[in-house]
Order: sequence, then structure tokens, then C-alpha cells
Amino acid sequence: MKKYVSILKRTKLFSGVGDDDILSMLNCLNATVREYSKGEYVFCQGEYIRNLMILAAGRLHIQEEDYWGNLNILNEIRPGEMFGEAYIVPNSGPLMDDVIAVEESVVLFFDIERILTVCPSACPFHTRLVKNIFYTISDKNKSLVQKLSYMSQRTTREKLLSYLSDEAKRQNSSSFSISFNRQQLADYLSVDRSAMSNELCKLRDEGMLDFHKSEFTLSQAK
Amino acid sequence: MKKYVSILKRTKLFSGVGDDDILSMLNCLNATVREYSKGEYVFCQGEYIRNLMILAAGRLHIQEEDYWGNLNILNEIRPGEMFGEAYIVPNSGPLMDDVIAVEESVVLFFDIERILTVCPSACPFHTRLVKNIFYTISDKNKSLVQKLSYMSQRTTREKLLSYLSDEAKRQNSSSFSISFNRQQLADYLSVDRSAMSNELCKLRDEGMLDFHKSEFTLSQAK
DNA sequence: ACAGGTCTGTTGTTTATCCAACAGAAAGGA
DNA sequence: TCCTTTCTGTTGGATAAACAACAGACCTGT
Repeated sequence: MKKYVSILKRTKLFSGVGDDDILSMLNCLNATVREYSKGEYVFCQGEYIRNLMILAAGRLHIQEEDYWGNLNILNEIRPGEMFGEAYIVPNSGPLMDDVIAVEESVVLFFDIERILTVCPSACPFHTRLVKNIFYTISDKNKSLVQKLSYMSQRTTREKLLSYLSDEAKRQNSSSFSISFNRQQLADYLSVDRSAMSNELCKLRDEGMLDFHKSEFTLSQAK
Repeated sequence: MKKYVSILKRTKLFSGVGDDDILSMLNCLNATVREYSKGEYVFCQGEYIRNLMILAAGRLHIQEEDYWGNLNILNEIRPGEMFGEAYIVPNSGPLMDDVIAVEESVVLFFDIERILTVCPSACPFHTRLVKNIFYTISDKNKSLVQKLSYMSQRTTREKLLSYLSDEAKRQNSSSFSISFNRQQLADYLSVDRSAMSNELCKLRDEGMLDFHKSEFTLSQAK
């Protein structure tokens, strides 16, 4: 468990907590760890979750597949990010989607009850942790709203532009790379891959942006 | 402030807290109240929020309007629901959307810092409150994901069916009424009103559902 | 270097959405 | 009650997305 401390100290959840304290908190929170290989399912739709998870390494997709096999990527989890927070409410029902490792991944599991019910005064950093989790959930909330704003765009072009400009803002540069391949990006934005590919090339021809593989550069000039 | 206790005791935020304790907590949390008339803005895009809000009465829409005047209703806030939780993170930037009262509404404002920083042991129900807020944010998170799953449907028909079937599930009956009018529902699902209206009638003609005004009944038979 | 698979761009056809415009129904106010 | 405004359903033409199919580029492992 010790080897994950260096990863955890850089997460939002444990920001401001010292190495030794993290280690003692991992015990306090009954943390367990498990590794997943590429393509393996972390959770399947219908399961009941009683944990809060942090992705220590790798990459996960929260996705759902309907009767006809259409895949929708609801969210992408990157290292240091938390997930499962939507199901920590008692009686919140079974998981509505699948969580799958798209790369070799390491997941940490925390006992949610211990986070909320143990008296904060018993553990000096517990208050800090609660605050951090709070901020993290709140942050995720914001990113969900952000995705909703991509999705609420009517055309593929508008969806692409709002996603890419947000990504540029997030990475603080007009040149940036995304972790999605074309099919994944299309699933993420809920559009057709070929139509999206087409639209990307049109945008490039019009001088709005440029790209090579997954490296994008947005043009300043409109 | 006393007259809001009966409303607050039924909210998720104060569930399990007695009347007297609610009243003392309102002081503890530096709560203020304000009424809004129909059409009035509670917040405008660009403002900075340092509060957590509860809608005591009425109805709010979280919405955004783009350069060309296209309106997107991102979420609807109903009485007892909390909002603003996405902006409680320090340095989370200005509000990205508008919050507007679509009915005569009453909003309670809480000082977010007091919720998270006051020592829980000072106020016996503080721990309970933190837990409740936690659950509430988590719940909202879930409903955002739910909306994402409507939006990720490709066709207007699928969006309608997923929204309506979820609403039937939520209201626990195949007959239910929705608070949106047609234009609002179209904005909520990010589709064209006339096309949606058309699709609704097709679904009715095919025997999938029935409706009068905003009263819907889903058919059991496929 | 080669073979197999995946990823990406490209095209043409089908289909659905968007948009504008209108008419009847419903609601609200004077 | 009448008038006005809003809401809803309906239609047709312009536009865009979905879909299928394919070819070349790019990986990957042998």
C-alpha cells in the first residue's frame, strides 16, 4: 500500500495531507487495491457499490451499452480521479453503467461508511479529507455539467468545437493532445465516427484547427 | 426564518434533524432568504458564487444561452433541492450559466465556509448535515449522469422514450405529469420543438404512449 | 520484412433533424 | 365575454447526420 502514497499525495482527495498521515488514513479508511488489465471490467451494470474508488494508474471509461450494441462513453477517468461517488447514497440502487479499464489500471477502494461516520476528531486529517472529497465531488459535478454542454450542442461541428476549446482551456494551450481515438471521441460526443471525422477535416480545411493523430492545435484566427 | 423550517425538514439536506435544531443551524450557517418573481434571474453567467442554495418554493431552471440565442435548459430545480454545489470549490471560477425562476420562488442561501470549516463537534447535528449534503451532491451527480444518458441517445424518439420512461420510474407510475411544456422539454433534451412534437404524436399513433397536455401515460404493450 | 489487425479518412445514399411558417387550441387578462 | 398571447400540432423544403462500404495509413507481433 505504501507505494501508492506518492500517487495519492498528488490527488485532490489527499491534497494537503502528509505522507505518513496518508498511510495511516489508508488504514483508517480500510483501503484495498486491485489491478486490472486492459479491457477488464471494474464494475458491471447491475452491481451494488459500497465503496468510493480512486484510479491510481491507467485509464477507465464509464460507459453503457444498449440492446442494439450502441456504445456510449459517459465519462473518462484519469489517474488521481475519484469515481463511484454517485452511488454512496444508501439505497441508491444498482449501477446503471459499466466501468471498464481501457489501459492497464490500478484502483484503490475506500470504505465509504468509514469516511462519513467515524468521528472526525479521532483522526486529525479526517476533516481535511471530508472537505477534499466534497470539493472533488463538486468538481466532478462541474465536469458533468461541462459534458452536458457539449452534448447539448446540436451539430457535430458545434460539439467538436465546444469540446476541443474546453480541452484547450483545460490544458492551458492551443496545442494539446487528447486520449481518445476517433471512435472513442465519437462515442463520447454521441455522434457518428465517420461524420465526425469528416467534420474534423472540414474544420482543418477551413483553417479553424489542425491535427495529427490525437494532437490538436486550435487556430487563433476565426 | 422560522416559517421555512417546515419546508426544510422535508429536504434531503436536513433529513433527520429536529425543528429546533434546524432553526439553530440556520443561524450557525448564516442562512439568508430571498424571494424571486417569475422570470427573475437568481444568478447570471459570470457571477461568483460563495453560497450553497436550497430552493424552498417555486421552480428554477439552470440554463445557458449562446451567441445565437439558442437556449439550453441544463437542469430543473424543484422545491427542496439544492443547487450551486458545483461552485463551492475555491477558485472554481465564475458561473457558466444562468439560474432563472420560472415560477415565483423562494431561495435560501447558506454560507459554504461555515458548513465545511466549523468544527463538527461544536454543533451536534453538523456531522449529520455534512453527511446529508454529501448524499445530496452525490444524488445530483447521479441525476446529471441520468440526463447525460438521455442526451446521448441519437434520435429525438430515443431521447423522448428514455426521458419519459425514467420519469415514469421516478414517479412510480406509468401515468404521470411533467412540469415542462413542449418548448422547455425540447430545450431540456436539446432537440427541435416541432420535430419533437411530431415524434410524440407518432409515438401516440403507434400506441406506445398517450398524453393530454403535460399528462403522459406509457403503454405496457410494446 | 511480412501479415494481420486496427485506425482513419473518404464517398454516396438514405434518413432524420432543423427551420420557418402557419393554424387551431388553450390560457390569461381586461 | 372578447381580445391577446402563448402553446401545440402540422407541413414542406433545406440541411445535416447516420449508415455502409472501402482504401490507405499505421501499428503490432512474429
